[in-house]
Amino acid sequence: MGAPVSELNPAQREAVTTLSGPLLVLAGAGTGKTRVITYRIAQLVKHGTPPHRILAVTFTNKAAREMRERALRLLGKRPRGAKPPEISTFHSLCVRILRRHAALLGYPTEFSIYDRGDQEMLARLVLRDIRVSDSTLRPGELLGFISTWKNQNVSPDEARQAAEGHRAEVAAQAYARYEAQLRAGGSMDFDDLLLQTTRLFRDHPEARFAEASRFDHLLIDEYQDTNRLQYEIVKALAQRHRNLCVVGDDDQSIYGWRGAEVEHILSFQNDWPDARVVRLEFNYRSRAPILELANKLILHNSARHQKVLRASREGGVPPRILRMEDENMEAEHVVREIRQLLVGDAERRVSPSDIAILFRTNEQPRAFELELRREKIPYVLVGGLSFYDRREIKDVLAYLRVLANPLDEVSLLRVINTPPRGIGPSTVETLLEHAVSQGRPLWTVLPEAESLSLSEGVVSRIQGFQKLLDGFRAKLGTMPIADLVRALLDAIEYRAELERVYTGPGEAESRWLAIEELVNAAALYEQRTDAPSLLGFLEEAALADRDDKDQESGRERHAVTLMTLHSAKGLEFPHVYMVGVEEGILPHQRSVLEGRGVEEERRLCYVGVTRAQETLTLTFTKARMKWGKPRPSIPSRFLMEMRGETERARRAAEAAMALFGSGATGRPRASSAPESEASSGKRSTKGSRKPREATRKRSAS
DNA sequence: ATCAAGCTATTTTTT
DNA sequence: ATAGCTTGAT
Repeated sequence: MGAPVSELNPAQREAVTTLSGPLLVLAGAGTGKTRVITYRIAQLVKHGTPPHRILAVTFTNKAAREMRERALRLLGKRPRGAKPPEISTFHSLCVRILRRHAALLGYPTEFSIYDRGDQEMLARLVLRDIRVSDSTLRPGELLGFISTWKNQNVSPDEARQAAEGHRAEVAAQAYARYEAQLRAGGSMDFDDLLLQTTRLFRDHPEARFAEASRFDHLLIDEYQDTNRLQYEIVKALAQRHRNLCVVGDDDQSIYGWRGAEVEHILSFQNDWPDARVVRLEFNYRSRAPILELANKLILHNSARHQKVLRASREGGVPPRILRMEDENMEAEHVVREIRQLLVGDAERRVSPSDIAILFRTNEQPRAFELELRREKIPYVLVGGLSFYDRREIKDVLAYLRVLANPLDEVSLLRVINTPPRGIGPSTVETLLEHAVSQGRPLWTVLPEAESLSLSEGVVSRIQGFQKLLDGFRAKLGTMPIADLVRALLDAIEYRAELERVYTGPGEAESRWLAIEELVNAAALYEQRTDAPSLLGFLEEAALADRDDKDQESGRERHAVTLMTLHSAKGLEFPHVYMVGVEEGILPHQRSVLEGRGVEEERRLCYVGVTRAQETLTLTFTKARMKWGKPRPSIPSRFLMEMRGETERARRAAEAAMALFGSGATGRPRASSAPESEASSGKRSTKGSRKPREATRKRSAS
């Protein structure tokens, strides 16, 4: 056992052997960050820290999994019964903390976790309740407001007071109801997991103490992406022992829109004045010419820790920048090149898994998927519709969640008439009204259906539904989850329902297969978990990575990877294609219009470039379809910045402003006037606007 | 209750 | 271009 520290370079060694006190590791891209963390864990153990007293926190499950594997490999066999180091994401860490102290916060221990889809459903419900039309505030936008508020620890009341403008006011009002609903349903959304943890720590020192006492060492990966709540949690947990090691790269902070604040890593030394700072600047990943590009690019950002990545791998070919006619040609060309790489000559043959296509928005991969399929090249699209997003899976999970937590109203509403059992929308409406007027959860008013003016048949169906759930709830814990799910599916005749609804060839079959996969997942979960519970399984399902399933089935191993720049963080590939490097896409139009978003976009570009080990190809098009119409595109300013053409970069930015700034700003809300004339005609804004203003004035006076 | 046709708004990134 | 939703007909 033990980590061969001699394999490390001096900076890495310092980071690994500074075992106590606060430590900031500024780890540039490809400098062996994961290695440092895992070696450090091994080193701590070697010097007597019991593994289970070490907590390492990552941002994704994937990172956690990888780190766990690597750490365990380094640690070697551990004595029977000894617990491994705890390596988990912020979110699952918080779930565990909250389950232990839920009562203190007034939540049931079995609180449900709402994922993005559930949140959206709840948002829709709430907006309907306060009778706001979708056009004022769409569910997604409301969730944006709410998430921001939660991340700032702003209560609905405070939000309402601070709200400026109609939309914000409506959002604040909706926020209050959203919170009330969540709370009444004994449920938390993703933000709550963090928020409630900070509240717990703030209001219940004994709980904070208990949690902080579980560990003697705390390591945080990707520290540049911590938001305010995560930051609070880290502080609370590290306060006692002060053995806090944070690792990150301010140049790779790309989650500002989600509340991440680079300031945390930039000002780490203010919080921990005695912190040691170690810089890792030796890049082991990319060939020199690739790194050169990356360095040149990131120099254009202002607020950052000064550092320059130095290549340890000389040689290699300079990255290429290719111009394509349109997005179809772009896809065609890239895929053709990939084909060549795959065929290659015997000794330099490339495996599909060595290749990645990276893009900014989720709409971009379409053309590439088409082309890859045509060429019969295996690929995985990371982050697309996840297994757990599938309708049939959500249905089943909703049933399970209602079983675990009858208060979970979103899930209850989802299953109450799924499959159709004659409890239609109007019935549900009546029930809901009754529940709301009584101020009680929907589930508890079901037995009173009789007292409402509902037909006899409806009442008995409601009772039947309730009995069904009660029956299964009684069975909880008495049989394996997998069996329970099977029995439940039988009871509701779900397979027949699938066959009724999905008539396409093989569609019902494939959906049923997905369900079987879920049952398998349940069985698997029970096998590998010490004390399996329905809650635990649901938790996994809610927090699971989107690509978990691919990983497990090994589909990923021999496939080209397609993913967004965001999900590429932390990964590396011998051959990288970054596509659609254009104004409006890579500095995304929206972040440009918002003004201060460009630096983050640049970091995003930087992340993409630094994924590449051997070759990097950047592409842009001359024109691209938008809203069904072709639109000329402007090559991204980042391309010019990378080549040192600062002046041309500035001109590209200006051209982009001219193109997007005027066209896309105002949203024609109440314009009932025929849009076609104004937009399809020439640009003479004055000409077309004047008459309209004139009419308006006339009608006003 | 169900389905087709037609209308609409949508284009950032996700634990 | 297209998904998702409302509308109107069975």
